[in-house]
Amino acid sequence: MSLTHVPDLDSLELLIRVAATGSLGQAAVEHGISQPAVSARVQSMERLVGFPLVSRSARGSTLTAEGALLADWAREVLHAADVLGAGIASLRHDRLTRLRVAASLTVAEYLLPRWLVRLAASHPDTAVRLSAMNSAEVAVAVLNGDVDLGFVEGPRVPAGLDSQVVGRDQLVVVVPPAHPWARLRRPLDPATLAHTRLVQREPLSGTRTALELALRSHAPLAAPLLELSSTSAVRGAVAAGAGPAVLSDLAVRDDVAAGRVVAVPVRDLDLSRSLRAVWPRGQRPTGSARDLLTITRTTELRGSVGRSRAQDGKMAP
Amino acid sequence: MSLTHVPDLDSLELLIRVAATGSLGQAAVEHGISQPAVSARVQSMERLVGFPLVSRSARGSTLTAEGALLADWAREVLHAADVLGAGIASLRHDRLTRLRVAASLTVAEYLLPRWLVRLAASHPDTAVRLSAMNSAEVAVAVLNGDVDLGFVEGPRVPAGLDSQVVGRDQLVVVVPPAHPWARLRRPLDPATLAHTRLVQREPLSGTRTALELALRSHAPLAAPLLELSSTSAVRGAVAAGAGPAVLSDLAVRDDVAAGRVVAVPVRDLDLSRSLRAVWPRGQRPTGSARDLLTITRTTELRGSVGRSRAQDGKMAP
DNA sequence: ATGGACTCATAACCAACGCTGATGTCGTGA
DNA sequence: TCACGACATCAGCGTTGGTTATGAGTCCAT
Repeated sequence: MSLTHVPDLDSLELLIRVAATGSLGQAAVEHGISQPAVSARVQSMERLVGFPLVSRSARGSTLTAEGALLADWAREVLHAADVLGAGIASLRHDRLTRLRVAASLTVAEYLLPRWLVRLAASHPDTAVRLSAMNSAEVAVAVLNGDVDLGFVEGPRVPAGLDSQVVGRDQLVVVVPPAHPWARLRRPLDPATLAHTRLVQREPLSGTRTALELALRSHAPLAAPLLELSSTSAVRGAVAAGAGPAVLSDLAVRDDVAAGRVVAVPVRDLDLSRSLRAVWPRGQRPTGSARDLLTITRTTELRGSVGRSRAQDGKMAP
Repeated sequence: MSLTHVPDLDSLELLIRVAATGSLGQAAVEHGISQPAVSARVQSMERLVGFPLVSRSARGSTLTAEGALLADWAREVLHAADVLGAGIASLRHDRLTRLRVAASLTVAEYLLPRWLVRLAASHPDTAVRLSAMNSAEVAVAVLNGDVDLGFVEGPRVPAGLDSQVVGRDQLVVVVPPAHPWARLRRPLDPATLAHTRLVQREPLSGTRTALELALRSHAPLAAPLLELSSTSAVRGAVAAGAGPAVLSDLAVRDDVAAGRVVAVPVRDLDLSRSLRAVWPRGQRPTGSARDLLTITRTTELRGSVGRSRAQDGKMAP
């Protein structure tokens, strides 16, 4: 493979323009540069390939026999380059209009929908593909480039990612209206909570691990009363009187308001979690990912909103 | 067609090397540049196309999905560029080993043969194609690019050409040994020559026009005694006793030495002509044309040797 | 845990290239 | 013979892409 002695794409195109117009000056105009620039470029091409390409005269310029031959080969190169250019344009377009998002369950279920509605309103031709998965899987998907933007919950930002806090979630203890805790006059004791059998999600769910983390000083926790595979199932079980559960505030807000379940305050226990948008370290979101990020910032949030290091550092706004 | 957003050939090759080696640093070594240069080039490509191409990690770099796609298209472009490169190399090779020469008859007959022998000795694989034609035709052939080097005779350099004097020819008056002029005690008078019927070449031959130019103050010249189509025919006619002729010194030197004809001095008449190698203005001969030119300089010449403006100016030696 | 080896990114500097705008040279055609 | 058109040259300048030196983060082995 010897790419030495091969002029660059721009010069090849220029040569073909010279062939087509029969004039260096004309070619210069079409190419948007000055006539001396074309003259110099053609000369440097001739120096590069080692033989004259253009036959100049006072009445214009024509390609030499060798120049014409070279131009034929150059047309092939430029054609391939056009295909490449079209491919690049298409990828860029995709990136602008197609948005792949991975989100942890809580975010996917309770926050993303309204953001996506706003995104659809402001950017109607954006095609969104949303995948719900747990936070660790989200991090992997983002790092792999499988998605353009991820949303995770939890106190820590997964390694290799930059992030921005887009909300704060509060775990709340909910009980059936008939449950004794529904009538407590003082906040619940954390130890009591730890030693009570609860309706739970599966072991590795974000909600459950967050609870276990918050109660780690009271370990071991009581075994689950029930173990269900979705948040709604847990909500339903509590409402049906199965027993207490710890769920995201976002998930039970409606149930609490409707009186189907009762929220029980707990003292001395931080059950809040950051919800973060994440993207590969150093690669600021662009296109519709950026649009979505903007929407998460401008949508009214419950709880405090902070900014991660990625936003505090030297990166441009 | 939009070549904007299309990286240059060198960068495309670099990207493919990154894909192959899985490391920016490795690719840098293969490419013969430094690692930071690769890092910067990849970044600028990403800025150009508008999306990330390479996924960097502490354990190396791999192409993103988009990068891999782009690399596939790039391979097509580079393949076409390789074809182009091979074509250029082939044309350059031709130019180095194939030498097309056009020469005026005098040069072709009396000087070029020994130069070509020397050229063949020093560059055995050079294929020479020699065309004999008159000086005006030589100039056209050189300007058209039909030949790599031309040789003309006459006092003036044809327009649009650079030249170098490679010899000097002297026209001499020759007569049969039995002719009265063979025994003159004083140089011949130009007027006498002008008014004597001579054995001549055809009207537009270089030798005849040179003679007519030199004798223009004595016009009109006497009509030809005989009009023959080749120098050798004229030589033969003179030797056979037909009458006087004016021929190139180079052509009759052997005949004079052998006593077949007698050279007659002429007073007050400059019958010398420059013999010049010519090439398109500004395009110094390269390859075997250059080799031949060198040989014409280093071969012992009869008469004085000068250099034209092309050699006196700022052009490199 | 700690140091070394490896990755890539950044900084500071420098040379070369390519463009511009003005001017020069040459051939052509009225 | 003159004026126009096409190309070449020149000087100046900004951008680009290169270099070396250095920093920061990750992985691995001791």
